[in-house]
Amino acid sequence: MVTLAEVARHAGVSASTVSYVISGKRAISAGTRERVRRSIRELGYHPHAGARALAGSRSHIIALMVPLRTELYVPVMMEIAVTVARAARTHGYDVLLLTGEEEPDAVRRVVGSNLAEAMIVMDVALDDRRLELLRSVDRPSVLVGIPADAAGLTCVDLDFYATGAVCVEHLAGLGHREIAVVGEAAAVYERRTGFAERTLAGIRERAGQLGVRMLHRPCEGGYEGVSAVLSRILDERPGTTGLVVQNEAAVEPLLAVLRQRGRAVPEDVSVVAVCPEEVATQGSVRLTSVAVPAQELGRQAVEALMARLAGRPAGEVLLLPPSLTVRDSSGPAPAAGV
Amino acid sequence: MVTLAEVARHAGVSASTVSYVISGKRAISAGTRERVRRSIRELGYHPHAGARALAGSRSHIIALMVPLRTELYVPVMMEIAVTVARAARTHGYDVLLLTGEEEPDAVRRVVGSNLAEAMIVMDVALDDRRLELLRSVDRPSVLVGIPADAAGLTCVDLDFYATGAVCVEHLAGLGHREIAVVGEAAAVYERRTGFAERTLAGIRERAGQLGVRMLHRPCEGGYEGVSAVLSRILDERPGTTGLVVQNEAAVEPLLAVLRQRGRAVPEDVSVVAVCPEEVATQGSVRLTSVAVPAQELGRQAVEALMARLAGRPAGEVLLLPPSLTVRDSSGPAPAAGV
DNA sequence: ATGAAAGCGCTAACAT
DNA sequence: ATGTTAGCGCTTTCAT
Repeated sequence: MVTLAEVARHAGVSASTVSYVISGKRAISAGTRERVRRSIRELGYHPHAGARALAGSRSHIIALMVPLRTELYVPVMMEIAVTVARAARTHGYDVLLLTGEEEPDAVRRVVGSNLAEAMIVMDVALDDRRLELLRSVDRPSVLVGIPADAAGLTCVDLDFYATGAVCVEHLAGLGHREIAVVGEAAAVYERRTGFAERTLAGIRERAGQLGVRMLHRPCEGGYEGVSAVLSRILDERPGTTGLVVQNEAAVEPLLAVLRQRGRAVPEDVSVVAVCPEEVATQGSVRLTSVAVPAQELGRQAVEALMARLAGRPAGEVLLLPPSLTVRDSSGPAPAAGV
Repeated sequence: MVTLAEVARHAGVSASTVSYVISGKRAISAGTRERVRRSIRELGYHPHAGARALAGSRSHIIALMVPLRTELYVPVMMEIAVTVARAARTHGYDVLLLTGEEEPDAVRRVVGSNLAEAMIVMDVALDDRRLELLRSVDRPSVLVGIPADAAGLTCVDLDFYATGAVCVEHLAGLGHREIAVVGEAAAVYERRTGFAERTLAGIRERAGQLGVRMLHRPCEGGYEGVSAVLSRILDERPGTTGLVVQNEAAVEPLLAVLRQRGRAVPEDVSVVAVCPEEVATQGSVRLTSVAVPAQELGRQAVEALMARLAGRPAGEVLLLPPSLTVRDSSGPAPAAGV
């Protein structure tokens, strides 16, 4: 293995000089710097990560905690994870993948062992059991998602409250007066996932303000679930002309079931989805939707974490504004009574 | 930070004793061991990862290279990745997440810096440009996927050749004499992805042996693509009664398009899919399918890697046997001429 | 602008 | 069965 000392010898300088050339922490004459850089290149030198972490007490690693229960919004999570890794690299950091289940122990372990300098936590519940620990461990962290009590925590998320509101505004603007929300699976609400509740709150509130009637029903993905939920909705509120869907796994079944029942989209019923762009654009109908900006979330999470590592205090909450794209699934409300 | 030395003092033993209690590399009297363990617990000691790596030249970290182009079979990749992380932990290893794009440099970096002891590479192409590097770097690696030339490499994968054969056998057994393969997107074949080609080869060969006519058409995901491909297939071979689908993103659209054309499944046409269980069971039709065993692949990849780290030589290729589950999408071929 | 040298916390010979 | 000790390769004072 090529060591710093070997590089130093090869370049005819001291070890500390090589170290400083690499870190840039003190002025080095142009000549020396070049000589050292050449030696590094020629010898194919890579600083020993462990030694670096030991001497400098910085591992250049951040931990990424991915959710316990996958299956749901997997593609979004994957995209965030990959983006985080990419973005971290641009700051000289590598990413350690922690899976949900080990949970509190995993945090203690990577922190206690100085393996990770900081961490990004995905899939945060409103009353997440990890919060206390995160607040206590004296290592910067950034949550993707917003818990009920975000005091002392740095968070990044799509503004789901505004997202809900925007969906209602769009439908109301098209003349819809009765809408229904085909929600996430019941389990998602049970574990008090912030984004689901916030979206719903945004919808409910704006609906109230705009005089739009609204009904919410949780919904499992898959055809049977969607079919059942849609039946209930149309039974209770036959006048429903606008649908908001958040559950990715319900989007395609929903369209199929509507088709099957002879309900034309968007002539009879308009659909607005909250989902990744691919789902909105690659389905059987190009959906009017608010995109979940996975990449932007990943990037912002890393930026926020780097700021924390650089000394910026915790507590910031960054909400990305939603952006609704009109496509083919929404249109004017059908004339009443028709 | 709590150090080994502090634990040693607290337990009234020497540093090396503590180290050996932890590593189990030499016999320690039960009494001493217990005392040390208690001290470790009471002080909340965690060995410093960097120091451990430096002194022991083992980082207890493996690298996981995830694919460059995601989007495709994302859920499978995610499941493998998470399983790898989980399985690695049971061996005392953490997982470093490397994204495709940095590629050869990333390998050199984590190897050169002794950050990772070994690596798992996903999404391997038949003529992958990473292979040469992997063979040269003198660090164990395991590929998930099988390149054209696997000499000197350890690989794990579903036996896609057998998978293709099994699909044909199933259809042939039901009396189907003319089948078509709705394949992966053209890009997948262009980059010479092993699993796609192998599946096709398996289908083609067994079809030949069993006297089944077969036609293959690459297919993009989404409705338009599927619709176009299906038209071409039925134009060219109106007698087609069996369909094999490998592209996850084509499965649901395919069923919708068939429905739309009035082709009943499985009465008029049987469908066999190669996809994750969730896709097979949660769609509009419960599909007869060969599951891609993501978790098993992740686990086996880790086991193979641990074996390599323990000294087992490279070169093994582990093919998981396919298992076809009959569900509602396949049935007897319709009587000819009807 | 550069060098010398003292650790960082641990492992693994080498003792006994 | 346990203790002593010499590094592992780097960062960072402290010197000059």
